[in-house]
Amino acid sequence: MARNSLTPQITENIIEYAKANGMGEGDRLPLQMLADAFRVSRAPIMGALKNLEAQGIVRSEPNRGFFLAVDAQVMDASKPIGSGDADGNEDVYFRMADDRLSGALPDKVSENELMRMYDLPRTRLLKILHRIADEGWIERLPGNGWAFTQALTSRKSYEDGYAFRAVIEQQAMLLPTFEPNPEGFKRARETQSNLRDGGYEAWSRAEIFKANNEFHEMLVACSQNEFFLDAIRRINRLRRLIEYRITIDRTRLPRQTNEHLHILDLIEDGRRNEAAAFLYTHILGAGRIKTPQA
Amino acid sequence: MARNSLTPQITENIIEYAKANGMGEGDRLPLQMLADAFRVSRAPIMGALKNLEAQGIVRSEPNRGFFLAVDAQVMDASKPIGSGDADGNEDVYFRMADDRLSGALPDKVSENELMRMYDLPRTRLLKILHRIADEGWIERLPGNGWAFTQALTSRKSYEDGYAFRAVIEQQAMLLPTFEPNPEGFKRARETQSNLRDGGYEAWSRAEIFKANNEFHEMLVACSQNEFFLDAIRRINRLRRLIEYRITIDRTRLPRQTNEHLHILDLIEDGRRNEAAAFLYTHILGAGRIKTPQA
DNA sequence: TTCGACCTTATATAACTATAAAATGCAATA
DNA sequence: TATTGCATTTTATAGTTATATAAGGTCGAA
Repeated sequence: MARNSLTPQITENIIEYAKANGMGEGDRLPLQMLADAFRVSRAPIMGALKNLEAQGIVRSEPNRGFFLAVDAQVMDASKPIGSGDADGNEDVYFRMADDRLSGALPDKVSENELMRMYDLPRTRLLKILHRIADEGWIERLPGNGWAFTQALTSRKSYEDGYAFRAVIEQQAMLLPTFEPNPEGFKRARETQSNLRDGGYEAWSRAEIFKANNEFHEMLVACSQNEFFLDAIRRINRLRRLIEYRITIDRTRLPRQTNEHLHILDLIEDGRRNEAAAFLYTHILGAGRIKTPQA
Repeated sequence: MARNSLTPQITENIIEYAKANGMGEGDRLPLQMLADAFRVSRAPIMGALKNLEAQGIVRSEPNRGFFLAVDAQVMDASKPIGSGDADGNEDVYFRMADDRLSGALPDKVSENELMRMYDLPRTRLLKILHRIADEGWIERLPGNGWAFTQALTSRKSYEDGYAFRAVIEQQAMLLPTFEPNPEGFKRARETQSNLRDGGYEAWSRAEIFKANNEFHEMLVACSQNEFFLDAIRRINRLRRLIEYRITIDRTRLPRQTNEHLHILDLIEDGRRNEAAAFLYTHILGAGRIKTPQA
């Protein structure tokens, strides 16, 4: 009857925050600071900290506040209790994507049909549908019902998407406002190196995909232009759904990783034009070889 | 308690449809054909036709259906009865945009505050907020409330937007899938010529803006790539809000119109590269000279 | 002076309902 | 045989409410 609590998400966020800032045992965790960082009030922070205290990750002193009970690095990376799904809708969302890609969902559906199919109350269903509409693979019909677009299922959309990405990323790099971000570059180098040194087999498909996306979004972010970044984020959200279903070709990863590192090298050498051109063919190359279903 | 009827919109659509297809007095208007064209069932079509019959635009014969009672060209272009606003929310949406741009709305607001301010039930407000969020100038905060972004109000966003448009449109034209659409070109030529021959003073700001947007979207549509077109549509929706507030400089229109026609000429001469380069500077030029508030 | 503890107020959500409107099957007609 | 006209079924919306949760002020401890 009431909304989903923020507490579980905040709990995770605090752990992330502590890690990202390299905090150690005994470091202080002021409520207001965390509240500002996550753009919420002190109330949900309080709840999360009490949670963490119960897990032994944090300890509190009366009237003095909360302190880390362990070094941030030590903390369990695997998500705590009921998490990974701030919303509770993520699984249905993925099921719908799967059903759509496998052809189980017709081009046109009514809300009530979907409610029955996925056993959801209307409110939740609508939330998901709006998200999907925002991603562009479904649209509201003028009267009743929703129609799936071809964005996910057609070969042409897939190729158009790569053409779009190639252009956006290349051009973002050529913008006069482009400014390499040393911190971002450093982290990207680390990730790509880790991937090269053993990650190929060990990492999960999702992890590899995520690393790849973060690399490209980091590059575009350097353009300092929100519109370019937004466009890339948008298309990457779509890509995720499709690429998950493609058997990953791990033999291509070494080359991809080397190309990523090469791009960073070129930029740091001040050879931006070369980097942009290389990035362009890098993306188109990735799109040309993989083969999506249907 | 029930939804807004489709009938008014369909009524307009039928008029548009008849005009666009050059229909004349006595031409038949089959229900199913119109229903398919507008992606609705026959029910709202029926309602709309009865409406038009009452207005004398259409006549019916029992068991035979509906026929145009006048030539399509003759029909009144000014919107009929209660129209122009399919949703009923358009005016509030614009009021919010104005209030935001004029600084009357703070960076952070709660839904309840907005409900009181604009005297709306929650459902309607949410619809508008989601639309705005989709356009990117507001975002949901994790706890309560919504935060406006800088997308509308900052000078930098404005310039970034022009840079983005220039890149997207230029590159769309250079895509291998780009294929001029003769019909679209013809209509664009007509509109631009009309604008040149007297439209400068006569047309309303909204009409001029619309003609301009349609020109650019038509060009990008020729790329046959949904992602490019989508990106342009997205940013144009935003642009509309800002440019409406800028006093239009009508002395610049002749040059703009000539440049538009010049672009069409270049493409039809097969000089696509030149056209793309020219388009690029055309857009950046437009962005550089106008001065938004704030 | 900073920050947590406590407390009150404000907020948004999820489920429910009544009802207008859209969808659609089918018989009648041209 | 296609298309309307009508009747029936299905659908989505605007509004309402109860309730968990977030927001944020004040006071006192450190």
